[in-house]
Amino acid sequence: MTSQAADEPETVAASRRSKITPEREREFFDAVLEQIRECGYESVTMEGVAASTRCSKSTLYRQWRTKPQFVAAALRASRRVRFAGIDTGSLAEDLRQAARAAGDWSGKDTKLLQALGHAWTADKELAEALREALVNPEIAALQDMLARGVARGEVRADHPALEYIPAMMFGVLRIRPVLSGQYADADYLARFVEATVLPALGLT
Amino acid sequence: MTSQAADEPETVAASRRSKITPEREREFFDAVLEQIRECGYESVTMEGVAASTRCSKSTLYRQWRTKPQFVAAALRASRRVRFAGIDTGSLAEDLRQAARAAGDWSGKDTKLLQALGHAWTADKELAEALREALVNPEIAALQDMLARGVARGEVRADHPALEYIPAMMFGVLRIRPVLSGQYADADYLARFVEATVLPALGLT
DNA sequence: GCGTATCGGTACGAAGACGTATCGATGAGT
DNA sequence: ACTCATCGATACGTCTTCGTACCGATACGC
Repeated sequence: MTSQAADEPETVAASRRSKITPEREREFFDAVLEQIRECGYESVTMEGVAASTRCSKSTLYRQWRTKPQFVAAALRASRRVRFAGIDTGSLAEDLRQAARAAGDWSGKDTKLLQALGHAWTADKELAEALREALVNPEIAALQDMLARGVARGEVRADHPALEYIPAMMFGVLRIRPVLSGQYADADYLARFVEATVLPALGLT
Repeated sequence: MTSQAADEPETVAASRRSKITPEREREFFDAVLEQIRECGYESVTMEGVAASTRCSKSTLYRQWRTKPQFVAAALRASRRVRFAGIDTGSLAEDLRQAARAAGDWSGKDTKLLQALGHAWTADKELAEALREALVNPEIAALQDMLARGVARGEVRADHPALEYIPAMMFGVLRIRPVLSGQYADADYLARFVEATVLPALGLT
């Protein structure tokens, strides 16, 4: 989405004339994100990533200049939209399915966001990568979901709760480990949607 | 709580025969918490705290053995209950006031929680101190507030939304910076309560 | 097939932080 | 008034990490 080599035939996400295949690159990215989840951003070392992927530190530094740039690249590459494809024709049912979908990956993403800790507030590139990869796509998908409900007349367009639904959904994901020491699973999120989100929207 | 000199007359929170007054101790604690908020837990150094408080590194290490223990002590000492004292006789009004109260300190506490990042999930003592200082008291006060509302008959005791109110309130505090890049202020929280919390509780 | 650039491995330098030790000065308790 | 523990300052050792440099080997492009 950011920069595209217009006339390269195959996937060139990596760099210029690198021998690193996209699969290999994904190994690097998966490794660093996993180590961030386990040890926190600050404690992750390039040596550690190199060791766990059996590559050389030189290779990592050749491809990505610094650790923040490397992590930002890994974040961007991990972009996926979990809420995509949910469209049952009913807003309430969409939200229920979204809750279940979110519950399935909440552990990994919440842990990642938590483990990035202070780093993403200090490093502009990390912050941008984070929003681009984990935040904006989900928000957009969720808002599409809500917009469809509005279009179908299930909720009035000026319903005051509409703008807070993303904050409710993602907020509870993020706060659950703090409050009760465990990640929000699909069941918890489903009950949460049933007990608060739907009533707030007047969907009973 | 851990070890107590049973027959010391005055405030002995610090240690045995230290020359550090409680006011001086609070300077240390304020300094380290502020540096955590600004730089993140990992980047805070004992040297930095010593320099900013014009004390010696030796003093810090004499009083608190290690950096995690020092930070945990600072967290515990910062324990305050912001929701205490809110009791208007109406649950809806209590929640509105709680929202405004929370908005006033949300920046500092949210930043602190964010800046502690992965550390508090890794260090059991930090986690305990954090819950003891910032989480449990607020949760308890909020639940008291809800319990009073139930006792007054404003909400049924088995209302399904009841158990999620703390998660809603604190979740939105914690997620706002991620979603929109700014901390939740009093106005935002007030609108949030009006638009989602009260309707979810059936308080219109 | 050949040249060349990248790969993996490792050694290296610089920087910073933790935690300890030493040392003179100062202030509290008797 | 005296003693002595603690204070502030600073130097030190150790460890870790970032990021670079070098080195032979290997695999891709022509």
